[in-house]
Amino acid sequence: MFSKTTEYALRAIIYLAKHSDINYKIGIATVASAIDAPKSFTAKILQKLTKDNFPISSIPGPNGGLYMTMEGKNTTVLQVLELLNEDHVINKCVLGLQECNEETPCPMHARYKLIKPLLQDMFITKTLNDLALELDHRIRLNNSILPLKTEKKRNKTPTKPEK
Amino acid sequence: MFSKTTEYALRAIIYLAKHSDINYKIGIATVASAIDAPKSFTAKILQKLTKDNFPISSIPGPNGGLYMTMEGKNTTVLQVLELLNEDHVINKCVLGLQECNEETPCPMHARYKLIKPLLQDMFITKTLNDLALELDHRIRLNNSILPLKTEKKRNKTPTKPEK
DNA sequence: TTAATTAAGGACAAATGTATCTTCTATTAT
DNA sequence: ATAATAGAAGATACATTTGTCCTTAATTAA
Repeated sequence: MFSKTTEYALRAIIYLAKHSDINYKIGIATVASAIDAPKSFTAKILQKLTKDNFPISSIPGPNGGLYMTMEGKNTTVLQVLELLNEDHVINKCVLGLQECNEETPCPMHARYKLIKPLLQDMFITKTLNDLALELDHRIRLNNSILPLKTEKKRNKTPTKPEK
Repeated sequence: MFSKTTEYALRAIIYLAKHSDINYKIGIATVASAIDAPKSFTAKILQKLTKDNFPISSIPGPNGGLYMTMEGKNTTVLQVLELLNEDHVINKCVLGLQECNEETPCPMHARYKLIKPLLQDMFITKTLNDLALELDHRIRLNNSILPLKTEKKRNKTPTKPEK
């Protein structure tokens, strides 16, 4: 349904929503490994999501890494798709017509118009945080047999040392 | 949702289901123009769909062209997607995980499993002929402002001259 | 200030997808 | 048979996607 880029982005972003916050940053290597994606490619994709008011922030240097603020966690999946320019997947006409509407529909229009709202809803109604909260030991973000690894002890910011 | 290849293929195939039969063959140039697609690319795509027991047949030479038998018209859209290796779009996990099921679902699984059957149904329940029959003057397969052009007077086989 | 660490960014490469063009071959009208 | 027509097939070119690598910049710890 989505491109590799988008798949990796969604997995990474859900992982970060679950495992990071302003006080718990995670390195790209850790994220890439956790979601079963190429490290450098993951880095490149996540770069795009740290621009402007994008859902991810990052800090370089020792104990730096990627993290998601509570504000970022309130982003919907659809907003992420829009940032990646992949929202056309759920907005476009099935047959690729630019002018496909009630007046001049394509042959699939009548059926798809019943499903499209459901598809869109799936990406609109829940925030990244909602998805993160649902993650438990059964839910996975990678293809390994092992359950989703819990966060490693690393990158804790010194401003709030709690261990 | 689908690649250009698949979009063009679906449009072309629906056009042929509507406008062609064993006694009324249509040239690639006509098909490509009718569905608003590049001629040569359309030719290449349709080539793939004339192999084996694929839904389209073709006859070269004068008065030749592409056509769809009644058998071909009974093909479902899903079957066409399978022939084009694009059925993964409606079968795959949203996040691209190979192992995404009830036991070890991805975070989107619970929601998508309600929608996926609807999406699949959309492509399974109707044959190309069903779609063709629904085509009327309002329904379009191209992006032009003009209504879908009716078939041109050409390529009529001499075995059954009815005009 | 220096060294270590980490992300950012650019250059590049491979794979795939998209598109065009030319030549070849099959069929049919004459 | 021959010429004309039209699709088949392959070569080629271009674009996008996917992926890697290396340098640069930023930050922190010492």
